[in-house]
Amino acid sequence: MIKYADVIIDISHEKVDRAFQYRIPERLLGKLEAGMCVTVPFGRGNTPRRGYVTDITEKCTFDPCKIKEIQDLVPGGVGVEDFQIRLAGWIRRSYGGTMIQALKTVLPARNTVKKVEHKKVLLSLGREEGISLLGECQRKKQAARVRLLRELLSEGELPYELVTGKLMVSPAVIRGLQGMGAVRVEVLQSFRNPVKRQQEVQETEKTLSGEQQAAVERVMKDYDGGDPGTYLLRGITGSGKTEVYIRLAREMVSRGRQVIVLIPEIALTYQTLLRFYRSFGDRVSVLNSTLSAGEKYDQCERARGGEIDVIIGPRSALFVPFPQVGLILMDEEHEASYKSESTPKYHARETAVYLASLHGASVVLGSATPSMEASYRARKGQYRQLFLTRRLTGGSLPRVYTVDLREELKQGNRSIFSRKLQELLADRLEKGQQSMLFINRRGFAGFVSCRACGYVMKCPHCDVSLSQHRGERLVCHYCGYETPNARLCPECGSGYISGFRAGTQQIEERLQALFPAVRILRMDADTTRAKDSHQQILAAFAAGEADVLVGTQMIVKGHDFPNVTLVGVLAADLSLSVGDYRAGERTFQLLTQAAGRAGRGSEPGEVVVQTYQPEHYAITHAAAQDYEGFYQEEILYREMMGYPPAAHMLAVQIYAASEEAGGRLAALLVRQAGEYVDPAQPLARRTVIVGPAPAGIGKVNDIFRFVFYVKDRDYDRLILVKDGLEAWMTQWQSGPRRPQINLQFDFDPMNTL
DNA sequence: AGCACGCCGACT
DNA sequence: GTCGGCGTGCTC
Repeated sequence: MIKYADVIIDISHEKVDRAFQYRIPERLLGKLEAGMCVTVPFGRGNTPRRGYVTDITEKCTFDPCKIKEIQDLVPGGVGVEDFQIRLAGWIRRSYGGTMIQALKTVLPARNTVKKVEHKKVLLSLGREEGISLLGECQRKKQAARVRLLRELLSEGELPYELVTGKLMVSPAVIRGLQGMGAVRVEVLQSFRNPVKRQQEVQETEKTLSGEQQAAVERVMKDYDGGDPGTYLLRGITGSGKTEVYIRLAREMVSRGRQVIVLIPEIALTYQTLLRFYRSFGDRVSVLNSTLSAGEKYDQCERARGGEIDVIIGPRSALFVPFPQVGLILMDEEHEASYKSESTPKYHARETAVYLASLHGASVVLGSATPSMEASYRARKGQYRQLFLTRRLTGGSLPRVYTVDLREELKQGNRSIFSRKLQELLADRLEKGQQSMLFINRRGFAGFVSCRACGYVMKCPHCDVSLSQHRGERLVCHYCGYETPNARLCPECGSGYISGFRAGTQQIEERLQALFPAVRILRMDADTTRAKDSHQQILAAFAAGEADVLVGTQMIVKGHDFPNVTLVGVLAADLSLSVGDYRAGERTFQLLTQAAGRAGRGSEPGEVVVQTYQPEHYAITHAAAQDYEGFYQEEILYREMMGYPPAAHMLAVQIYAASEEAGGRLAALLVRQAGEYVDPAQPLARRTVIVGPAPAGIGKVNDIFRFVFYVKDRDYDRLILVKDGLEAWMTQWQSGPRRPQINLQFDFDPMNTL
C-alpha cells in the first residue's frame, strides 16, 4: 500500500508555511511517524531540505504525478509526540506566527538551536580592487551590485538580512559576486558552556502545616477523582509554597506521572533547586540557559525514555517530551518572563493549561502577588483557589513608611535619601544589620536633558534616551552606541545639560559619601553581565560581606537574607510612570516583594517607600500589604478601560526598514482590522482599534516600529482578526516591489512600550 | 528560502 | 540577434 506524509518544510516564510504531501518510500514504511524530521526534495531544483512530518495518510490529495518522495529520515532527528504537534498547532493559532516557528518552539533543542545564529556579508577584495570592481559594475549599470559594493566599501561588513532586505539585493546577486571572489558570506555560531553536576543529599521529611496539608490534599483528591484542574495557590512570602510543590510532585511521581516545574528565568533560586535535588535525586533534571543544545537534547531524551520524573526550568521546560504529565507547577506565576518575547509570543500560563488538558494533568500556579489574570480567572471560577496565609517562621509583617518626596524637597532635603531613610540606615549600620536599597533603573543617571530647552540626548540609531555612565560617556542600552558626554546642549548651546534621576551607581556613590565606612555591594544589569556574577553577589551579601545591597528589581526577587531588616525603595513611582496599563500592577508587586525582603529572620523589618505619588492606590495598598484592596481597585480600572484581563488586547507590531513604508502599511492594516468593527454592536461588545502609532521605542537598530492595538472581550475574535491580518499580509507581500516588512502579534502584551 | 523562467537593456 | 542581470512566481 502506498502511504503519504504531510511535511512542513523548515523555511520560516508565510508562503511555504503549510503541509506539503510526499510519498513515503518502501524502506521507510512503518518506520516513519508523525513528528519525525526528514529530508525532502523541494522546489524546482529539488534542493534537499529539512521538514517535519505532521501527519501520515493513505489518501493522495495532490496531483499524483507531481508528488515527490521523502529522501531520508534525519539521523538523530527528534520525533515529536503527537501532542507536541497539537500543542504547536494550538500555539500557532493562539499567538500567531508560522507553523514552523511554533514547531521549533515546541521541539527539543537539537534540531533548532544548532542552527545558524547569524550570517554576514564581507568584502573579500582589497580596497583598491573593490573600488575598481565598483567602477566596472557602474559602467555595466549593474545596480544591485553597485548598491552592495558601495555599502560594503563604506561599512566593511553587513548583516545578511540587511543586504537582502533594506538594500534590495537578491541572494542570486550575492552568489554571483561570491562566485567571482569579490564577497564572502560568513556564518557565526555561538557556543555554550556545559553545566556542572550537583551532588545529592537526602531531603529530610518536613511536617506540613495545616494549610499546606489541605492544599496538597485538595489537589490530589481532585486528581484521583478524575477531576484535574488549575489551581491558584496564593501564599504570602515565607508561607512554605516550595514544600507544597515538593509534596505534590512526590505524590504525582508515586502515581507514575511526571511533573514539570516552571520557574521565572532569572530566579533559578539555588535553595529551591537544592530541595528538589534532595527529594528526587537523579530523577530530577534542570533545564537552564547555560546548557548547550546537545545537553538540552540529552535531557529531553532522558525524559522521553522515562529516566527522569521531574524537570525544572523556565517556560521552555513545558516542551520536554514526557509520556504522561500529571502536574505542572508554576512558581511566581505573575512574573513577566513567562511570556515569550519572540514569535510565537506565547504565555507559559495559558500554554501550561492547554498542555495539561491534553494530558489530563493539573496545574498549580503559585504566587504571593498573583497576576491580575490569574486572580480574575480564579474569581470567575476557571481556577480553583488555595491559600497559605501564615508565615511558617512566625515573623511579623514589616512596618512600611511612605515618604512624600515633594514634602522632603519643601523641607529643604535635596538628597536622594529621605530623612527617614537616612535615620533608619544609620540605625542599621550601628546595629550591624543589613539593608537593601532598590531603584527601578540601571546605569549611572538615567537620561540626560537640557534644563534650558528640554532637549534630551538620544541614540541616533535607536531613538531612545542615552544613559550616562561613569566617566564621561553616554551609552545606548539597546544597541550599545557610545558618545562622549555633552557639556553644552547641542540644541540651544546652554550649559544646563545634565543627568536627570539617580541610577544604581549614583546611589552607591551618594551612599558612600553619606556613610564613609559603609560596605556596599551593587547589583544591576552592568555588574551581573558576567556569568554567575548574579549568584556571587547574592552569596557575598548573604555571607555578610556588605552592609547594604544596592540594586535594580533583581535584588527583590525571591531571595532570603535573614539579617536584612531595612528595605528602601528610592523612587517607587519610576515604575508607576511607565506609560503602560500594567504599571500599577507591576509597582504593587515590586513593592510587596521588596517589603517581603525585610525581616525574614527574628528581627522585625522596616520598609521605606519614597515616592512623588504617595496617594496612588498601588502604593497605599502595597504599604498596607493589602492584595485584595489593590485587586479590587485595579480590576475596576481594567474593566473600565477594556484592558486585560477584563478584555483582551492584541498588539500588532510592524517592523520596517523605512519609516514611510512602515507608516503606510500600518494605516492599511488598521483599515483592514476595521472590517471587524461592527458599529451596530453596543460599545461594551465592540471590537476597538487603538492607533497606529510609532512604537514608544520607535527605532531600534535602524528598524522603525509601528504598533496598533485591537481590543475585544472575546479572545477568539482577536484570533480571527489576527488570521485575517496574516492572510491579508501574505497577499500584500506577493504584490510587486514590496519592501521588507515584518509583522508580529502579541496577545495581552506584558510590555506596551 | 532559493531556484527557474522570462523580460529587457547592452554589446558583438 | 544573444548574453546576462534582475524581478516574479512557485514549490507537494
